[in-house]
Amino acid sequence: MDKRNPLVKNKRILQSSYIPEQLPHREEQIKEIVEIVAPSLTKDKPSNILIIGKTGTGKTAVVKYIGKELKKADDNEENCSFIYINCEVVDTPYGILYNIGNQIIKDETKSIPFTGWSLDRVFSELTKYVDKENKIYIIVLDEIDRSFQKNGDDIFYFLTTINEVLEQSKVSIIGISNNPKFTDFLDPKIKSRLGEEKIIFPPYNTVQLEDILKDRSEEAFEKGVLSPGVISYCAALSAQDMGDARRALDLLRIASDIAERNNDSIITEAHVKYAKNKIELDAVSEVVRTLTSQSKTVLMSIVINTENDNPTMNTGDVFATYKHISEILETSTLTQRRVAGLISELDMMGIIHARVKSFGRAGRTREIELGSKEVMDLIKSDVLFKKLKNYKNVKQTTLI
DNA sequence: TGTCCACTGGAAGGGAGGGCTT
DNA sequence: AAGCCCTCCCTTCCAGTGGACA
Repeated sequence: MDKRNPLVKNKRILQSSYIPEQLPHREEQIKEIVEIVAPSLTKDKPSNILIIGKTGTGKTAVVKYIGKELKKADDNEENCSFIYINCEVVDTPYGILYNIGNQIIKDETKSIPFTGWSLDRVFSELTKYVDKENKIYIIVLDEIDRSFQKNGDDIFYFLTTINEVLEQSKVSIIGISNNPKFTDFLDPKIKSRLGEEKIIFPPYNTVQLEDILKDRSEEAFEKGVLSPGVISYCAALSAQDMGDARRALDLLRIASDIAERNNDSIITEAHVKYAKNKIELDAVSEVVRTLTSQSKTVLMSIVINTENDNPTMNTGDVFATYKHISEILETSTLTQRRVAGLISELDMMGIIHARVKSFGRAGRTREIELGSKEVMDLIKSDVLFKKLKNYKNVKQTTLI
């Protein structure tokens, strides 16, 4: 675990979870948010804030940074508490309330169980505890659009109306979203409450990314280990990629790992190039690896069709193959409706390409293509499909 | 211009599995 | 032990649809 990389002083600094002392090119946004949030130090309720910006534009870092500063300015959290929830990690209404509750409730014997209670009960228990001390609670809901997608707006309704029931304390919400349009689908009442203040985080440009990388790399690396063009190269790659600073830092970190493993004393552009490929491949294999076995079987059906000279298949083709191989594998067979749903999930994950297309009289269906060759190799090597080694032959004799 | 295909996509609901409450 | 509740995964049902074809 603690094997030291001779190139790196402090690797933690390159991790996206690290909150630096300075957040370059976000001074304006910090100032805006601080102005809104500052009244909480005198127990006045700040407006709710909605923060919008693409991945890696510093939204989470800025908010966490402000939370840290707020804590410093407020002795023992006497006037306000800062609560952070990531709605992608905790994605059910119960889970969100459970997490908020247990960050507020200090007495462990009174904490909310992670399952078992009705939502109503969690609501009322939470309200009771929030109102116990006269305080401002700032609740940050990161990736708020994820929760809305899955659960609708019940939970936002609760959180934005809770102040009407509270007698002492007040709750302020900071919502963070990648998707600027997500509020369009909210109930108008909730929409206006949630978005009392709106702050936009624009993507970083190449120059700004370079500044960020320079700052961090000075702290993270030993002197002289970065070859001159490396930082601008990482910045340029990530600027193409929607100005994602997280991506840029990942590139640098992985590049340094690769250099270390090769016992190279200098990190070069070649390492970065290699890192880029590695990141992309890792992302895909992680997704494929963690699919449920049914999703894997659907994906396998798409692979088989591709290999059998049917590179653009439709839902019906996939389902036929799916049915057949799940018989061979002796697993349960899902309905076509469900398989169609799994296909559209795979599409959303970016593993396959599926677009709805109409063939006139021949009906309307999805035209499905495999995303990449890597996916094919990954899924074929899955232990689940050992039995299908000679599927091609099987198919010729028994299918249709 | 209307028909009709092969689905899509939404909704409702079931049931298993986790766990609390009485 | 029986009765709840929430979540996840799934089925069933059905209205809706883009566009080739008659």
